[in-house]
Amino acid sequence: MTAPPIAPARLQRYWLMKSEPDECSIDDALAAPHATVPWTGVRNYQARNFMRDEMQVGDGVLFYHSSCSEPGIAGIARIVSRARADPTQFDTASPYCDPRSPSDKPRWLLLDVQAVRKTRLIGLAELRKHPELTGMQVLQKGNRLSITPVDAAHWERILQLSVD
DNA sequence: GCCAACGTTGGC
DNA sequence: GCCAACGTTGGC
Repeated sequence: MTAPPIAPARLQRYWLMKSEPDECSIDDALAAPHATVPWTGVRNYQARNFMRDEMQVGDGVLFYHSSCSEPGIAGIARIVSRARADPTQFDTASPYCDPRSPSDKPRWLLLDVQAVRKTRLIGLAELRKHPELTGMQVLQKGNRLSITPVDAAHWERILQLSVD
């Protein structure tokens, strides 16, 4: 008797997500209920499409601090929900309000991100010192995307670096 | 605060 | 669809 076919599990994927620590640092995320924060404020279609089409519960996240004195990877997190409408797009008091987003067809999405642990700060200069990481999107010139896919090899290497 | 790089907008 | 103007990002 052969075992019934089992749908192959989707490969876990990995992402780098930028957050301004003034708005939500890794410490803020760890201090939130269930260490989970709704990833509000993404207003770029490519990043939105990653959330909508590619990111799944269980995916790994490099929590990156941007636009701050020490930009770099600050923690590890995971995706804990599918994408849904970002309510801040309809909040006229929010800096993320988008009056052109139709309420019956929300333009902007978010998903929930659960902080797993803080790491030592792995800064940009350090990341660039490792030739095996030079392909990372966050290290490319002119990179601005707030969510970028991360290769499994890069993920593993950064986990190693984080405990050095 | 500077400025390079990039995304978006909107006239044509 | 082109592309100039403008706004934003984000490291430095």
